[in-house]
Parts: sequence; C-alpha cells; structure tokens
Amino acid sequence: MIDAGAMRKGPWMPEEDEILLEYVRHHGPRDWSAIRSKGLLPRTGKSCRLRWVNKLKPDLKTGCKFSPEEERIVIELQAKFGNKWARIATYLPGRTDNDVKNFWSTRQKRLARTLQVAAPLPPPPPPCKALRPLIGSSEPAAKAPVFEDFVTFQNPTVINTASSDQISLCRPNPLTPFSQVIPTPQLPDLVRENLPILKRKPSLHELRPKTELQIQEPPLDLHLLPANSNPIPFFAEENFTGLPGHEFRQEIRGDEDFLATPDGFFDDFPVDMFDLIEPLPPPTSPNW
DNA sequence: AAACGGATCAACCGCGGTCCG
DNA sequence: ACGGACCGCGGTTGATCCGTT
Repeated sequence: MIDAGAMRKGPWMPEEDEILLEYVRHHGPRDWSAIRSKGLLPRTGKSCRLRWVNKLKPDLKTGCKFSPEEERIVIELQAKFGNKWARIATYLPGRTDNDVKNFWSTRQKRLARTLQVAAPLPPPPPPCKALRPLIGSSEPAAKAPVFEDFVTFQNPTVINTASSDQISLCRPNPLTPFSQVIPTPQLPDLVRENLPILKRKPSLHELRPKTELQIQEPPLDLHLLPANSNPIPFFAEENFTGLPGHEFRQEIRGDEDFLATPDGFFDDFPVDMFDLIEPLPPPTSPNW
C-alpha cells in the first residue's frame, strides 16, 4: 500500500488510481474522506473525489475534443445558466464540469486574443448611435449615418434573453456555434435601445479580405427573444434601406471603404470573430 | 532542430452549502 | 442554535503538448 502518512499532492500514480477505483467499487463514490482516514491513500477526500469525477468515472469522454454540437450546447447553456459548469455538464454525457470549464476558458482566451488583434481602436463613438435610425425609426433611411461599426451576424440571428441579467446572441447553426453573454442589468430594454449586434471592425491591416466581396443576400434577420415569448422581429431587412443595396459601407479612421458579404467577408476571419460582440456600454442619455 | 507561444488538461485552492453531533 | 466536518463548485495555476516560426 502507498504510504498514507504524508499527504500527497500533484499528479496521480496508476497505483493510486487503482486503489481509488477499488474503493469506489466497494463503497461507491462517496465518503471520500474515509479513503484517507482508513489509510488507503495519502490524499484528501477532495482530491480523491476530483480524481474520480474527472478521470476515473466510467464513460468519460477523455481526450476527445468537444464536438460542434457539444460546443453549441455549452454556449447556449452558458448563456442560460452562467458559469454553472456542473449544471451544464449534466447536459453533456461524458463531460465533467472541469471539461466544460476548460473548454469555456480556452474559448474566452481565444476570444480575448482575437479582440486584441482586431483592436486596438480608439474609444468607440456614442454606442450604436449609427444604428439607431435603423431600428423602428421614422427617420428617413437616406439619413442613416455611415456605419462606424459593422454587423457581424449572418441570418438568422437570435438574441436570447435567458435570464434577467444577461442575454446571449446565438446563431442557431450547430456547425458554427457562437454566442456572447452580455451581462447587464438593463436588459432587455437596453438591447432594444442599444442593439448589441455591432462589433468593432478589426483593423484592416490585420484582417484584410483577399478580395473585394459582394453582398449576396440580405444581411440580417434579427429577432429578440424575451425569456418567455415568441420571437419579436425588431431589426428587419427592410430597415437596412439606408445602405445602398445590401452593401455595408463603412469608413473607419483612414481605412478605405470596405465592402463585405456576411458570408464571404467573415470567411476571411478567424471563426471566433463571430464570438466577439462589444460589451454594451453604460446606457447614455439618447439625444437622438 | 530549436525556440517560442498558444492550447489543453489536470489538479489545487478557497468558498459556500449541507449535514450531523 | 451552534460549530465542525465534509462535499461540491467555480476560479486559478502549472505542466505538458503541439503547432509555428
């Protein structure tokens, strides 16, 4: 038997795993601290439980990456439950809370890095102001200002207000899952007021499309989904009439005009670009 | 081939909740 | 009612892997 005198930490040895497995076979996955008190292993009960849950439990999908479907589920559930990894993991057979947590953290890091590449831009202008006339406004479309930002979502895009203090943006295509939780106590009203469908344009010298691209289809069909109601279309295609055709034309601080399609344009970006949504700024008193 | 940096994974820590004496 | 032990969870860290330069 392994010396149970001094408490051991760090990586588990195969012999330790065997002892732990043997214990669980006989006693079930409980009374973890008994493993130490009985002198079976020089490990804390916590450590034993963790080892069992994360590595030794049967039917774990160890060493296999999250499938697109699993990613989609995590993203949706994270938007719904927040960082409740254990709860989310219950929806994913063979995955542990640690798996989900690691997956999410990796994703967030990638996100942050992509943001850094795409940034840094000067402080944003009054947020989403440019879009305001496009949202149920009677302002003549022709006066719609030039975009400072650009719409990132391919249609259909859904805003899902899963709880009172956060929303998620989801593209319901399991193969290209993405969403971004936008914590804010002001939702969903704030969503309506400051539509968070914009994200900062990556600096062109970093992410320049190989060729000029043409819009191939209406860019957006966005719906707001309050927690318990049917979708409410609130940003319909016809609201884009302020833009010539279906083009997005934007001018950003010295960059040349830029034409893009929702598909082709984004194909030139890292997949995670779709995950990036500018956090909503604090609501400003609208003077428009 | 070596160095480097990002991604992934495993494990620990701290905290809060629950149970039990 | 209270306090200690235990458990479970989320956050964090460190080691290793792996791809790129």
